[in-house]
Amino acid sequence: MYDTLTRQLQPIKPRNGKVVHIYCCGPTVYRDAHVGNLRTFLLSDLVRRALTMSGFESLLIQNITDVGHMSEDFEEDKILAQSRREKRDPFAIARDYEARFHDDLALLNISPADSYPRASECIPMMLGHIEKLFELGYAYRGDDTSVYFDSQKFNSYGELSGNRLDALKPGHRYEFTEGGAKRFHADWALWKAAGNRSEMIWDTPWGRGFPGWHIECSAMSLHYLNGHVDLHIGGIDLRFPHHENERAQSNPVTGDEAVDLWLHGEHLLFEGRKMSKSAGNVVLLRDVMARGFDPLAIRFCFMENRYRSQMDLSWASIAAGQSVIRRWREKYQEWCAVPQELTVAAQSEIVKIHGNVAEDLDTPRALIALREVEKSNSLSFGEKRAIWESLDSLFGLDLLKPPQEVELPAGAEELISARARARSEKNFIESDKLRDQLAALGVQVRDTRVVRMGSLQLSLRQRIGYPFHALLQFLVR
RNA sequence: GGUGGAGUGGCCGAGAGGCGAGGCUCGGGACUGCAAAUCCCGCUACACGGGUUCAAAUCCCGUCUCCACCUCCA
Repeated sequence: MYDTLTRQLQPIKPRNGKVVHIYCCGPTVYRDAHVGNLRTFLLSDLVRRALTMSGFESLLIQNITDVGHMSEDFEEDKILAQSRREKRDPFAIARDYEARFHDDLALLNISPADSYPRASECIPMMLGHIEKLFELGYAYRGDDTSVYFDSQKFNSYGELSGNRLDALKPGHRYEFTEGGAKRFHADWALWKAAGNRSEMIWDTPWGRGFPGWHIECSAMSLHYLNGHVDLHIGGIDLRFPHHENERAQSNPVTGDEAVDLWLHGEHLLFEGRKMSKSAGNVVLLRDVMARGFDPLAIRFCFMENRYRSQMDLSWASIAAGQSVIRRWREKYQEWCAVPQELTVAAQSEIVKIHGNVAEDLDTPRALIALREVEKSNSLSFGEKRAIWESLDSLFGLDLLKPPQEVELPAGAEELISARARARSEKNFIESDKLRDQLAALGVQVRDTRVVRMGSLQLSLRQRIGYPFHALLQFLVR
């Protein structure tokens, strides 16, 4: 995978034992995740599936930020601000959005992390981490009794993001809220004094307060992953300042590079602009579903683009993705008429696609290969079936899913048989009328019998070697 | 202003010196009473201006445009 720190491809490997330790920055649960956020969470899922494919075990920790993430004005915690807007308890809000976050992940077939520690429940380990930074001389108390990180003390500050400490200009927003409390403008708060804040605050040796945004990831990643992170995942916008600061906080404590490989997912644009509240183009997964799309159409769209390219999503591209996965599912059902055949040719396709995925998660190329399998004239149905079955868990697109069985609305059954009767009597005026009535009930009728023959005849010519019962089964379909 | 990335047909997108990916849409055809679906065929593109080369979407120089990051962000 492409490592942000060394700016080149690096192998993923477990440092201790055989389990790859992964940390992925999770959501701040003050609002619904939009599909852009979900793109990053999909990245960690794809990495895990690729690791499983390659025979590795992995342990994934993803934090839930329910405290300490300051909002735009740097005056109020994001959760508390939302709590004020919704006039509800801040933790109740956090729990609600957290549950909705999990719902969204499930809809996208993003397999759950092994653990989702909440920042608010990890305060002691953050305090312990800050304590160590004090002992090592990286932390100091400001005039406002907050605790700050001494950025100049950390020699390689800026290596991850490409910023240089002396080039970072004092930010006016920081100056606004933190006055002269910090020794240096690039320093940041590890622990913030409560001030006049009365909710979501904790008692500490340095007084009552709440954690800075970055400390949770340092403390929680090292705690839950036993002191070392093999792979750290997050959105590209977290590269600076969040991950730069996290690295500065973590490395002194571990006495080493705390993270072996920094993986960043690029941003999602929607119809040409970065998805954001201010651009007014925020799309939630439920918006996609409200338009009748399978949520996995989004997963498909994401996989059609390399994770480290900006990608532009649009309703048209979601529709295109949807029609491809629908066709693939239908094709698979056809291929299932014959037994699967894991031949040498099929295996070499599978190996090729594994290779695409293992090479810096080249899912676009892997999907191209899947299309080639679909269209191939040299692969048999049984081989295609074997390939689909072997790769389904790698892609997570539910390609083996049969068309949904749904209850027909009341009266539909009668209309369908009446229509069949009318058609057999060549009373097409009547049969079309009945079709319209069915359409009004939401039932779409397709007359498929003759249609299948066209492609079937072609397939039979190719499949002449199959046992007779398999052919018969296919004809019956 | 600084840094990074990108401009490919109606749309989305791969390719990174030499046989014009693929998908979606659209058009034509086969099939069908019709429709839908499916299958077949078609739509010949690489921002602009120079240059290098036998050969450039691909390399070089310049220009334009867009996007992102530069202390809210996935």
